[in-house]
Amino acid sequence: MLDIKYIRENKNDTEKGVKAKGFDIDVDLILNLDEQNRKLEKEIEDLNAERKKAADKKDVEKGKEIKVKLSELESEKKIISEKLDLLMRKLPNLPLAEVPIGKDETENIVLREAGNKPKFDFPAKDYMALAESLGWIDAERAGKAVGSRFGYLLNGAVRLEFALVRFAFDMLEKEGFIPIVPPVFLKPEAMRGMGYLDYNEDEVYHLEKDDLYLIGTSEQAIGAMRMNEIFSEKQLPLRYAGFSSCFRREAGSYGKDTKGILRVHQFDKVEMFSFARPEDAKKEHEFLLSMEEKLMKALELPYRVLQICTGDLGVQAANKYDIEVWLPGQNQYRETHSTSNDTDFQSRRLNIKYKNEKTGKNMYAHTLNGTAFAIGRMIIAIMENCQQKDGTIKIPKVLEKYM
RNA sequence: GGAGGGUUCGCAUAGUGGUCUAGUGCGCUCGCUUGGAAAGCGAGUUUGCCGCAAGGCAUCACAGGUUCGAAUCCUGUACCCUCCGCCA
Repeated sequence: MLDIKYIRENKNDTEKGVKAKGFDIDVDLILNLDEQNRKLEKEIEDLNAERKKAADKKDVEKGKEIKVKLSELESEKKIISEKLDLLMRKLPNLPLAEVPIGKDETENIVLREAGNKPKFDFPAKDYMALAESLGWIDAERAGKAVGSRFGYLLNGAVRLEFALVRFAFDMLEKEGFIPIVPPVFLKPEAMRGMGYLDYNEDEVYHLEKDDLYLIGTSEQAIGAMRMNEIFSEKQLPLRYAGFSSCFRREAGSYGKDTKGILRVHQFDKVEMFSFARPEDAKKEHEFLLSMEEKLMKALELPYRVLQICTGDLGVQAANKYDIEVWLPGQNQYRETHSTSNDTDFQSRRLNIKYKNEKTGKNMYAHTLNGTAFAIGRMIIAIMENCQQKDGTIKIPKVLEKYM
């Protein structure tokens, strides 16, 4: 949610930002509805004051008269404010000024490459070929039991998963992240508050009988955990490291990455999430990115960092960086990490504030998130980068003690 | 799944139609007092919106309804607790 006051005072910047993100929303209509809404609000407020006075004086006749007028105005206001609310909920977060303008993912910018791409004295295999001979992944039987875009992890892949999780938690706890395993279900208002329901709703699994949603990332459950709360300033930044299964319908990706476990409906992920003061949000975003790079460097995996352009930011993010790992078996980079600065977009919807000590006022906290490890893709990355001539995998040193 | 009880300003509570602009205790903040502290005394202490301000409006879980007037009465929903059933 954006601040309606900001929109009123910065109409041009709002329209520019919305357009840069590739959204088409009528800002004039929003301002028009807002004006009508405020006018009605004032009239209702004044009438309420009169009504109170009449009630104190036991003026039944006048009270009745006001009541009729009030109910008319109130039903009028209800229609207007519902329309306004609907439009406000469709507005995406605005990009930060420093984010490069671009229409889609083809215009993202490579900030740097890091690590050394492995050189093999044998033809590199892709992870599916390796997994088949090792017995690590069974996507075929998954098709039988659940359908496409699922996979069974077996044997070494399972040991690798738990090693990655434990390594990530050990490192993040040292940095002050609170470890957390959240519920994977969320109520509609929580999912809506995190900004995942008013846009591409089809991406989210919904359990109709219980009216609950399955999370696509623990970010959603961690943010919603603190809805309607007020932090004290010294609690911030408040950092969580969450582990959960993640569920995605992959509604818009028919035919894309259909083989293997690169793009599946269910995967496990360790996720970082921060609540921060507005003035610290950019710094916090860089910190989350540095954590991601630290994790990748520890595993000695080759990767590159992308600055995401405005058109690829998505709904919530004001700025975003992705990390793509090099996959020698496929001779290409693939996304493994993403970190977003969502500013006050989610906290406005979820009513998450902190008490500013200087002013004594309650201000919206800023929220940020970033991937620590998306396990499935990390398994793929390790398999392809650490493969040996005999088809076995040489586990990264830092993981040895966990396996 | 069944039966019952509950949700009030940080916490604990009072409040069964107008005197509630919600009382009291605890906690917290400030002041007086003191060499300093405690105690005592006094003042303050929900949140949000509108307004330069004075002030106004809303807010007693949430949403409706009854009434000139609702924390209070009615309906629905959510959540919590107790008991029964089921259960890793």
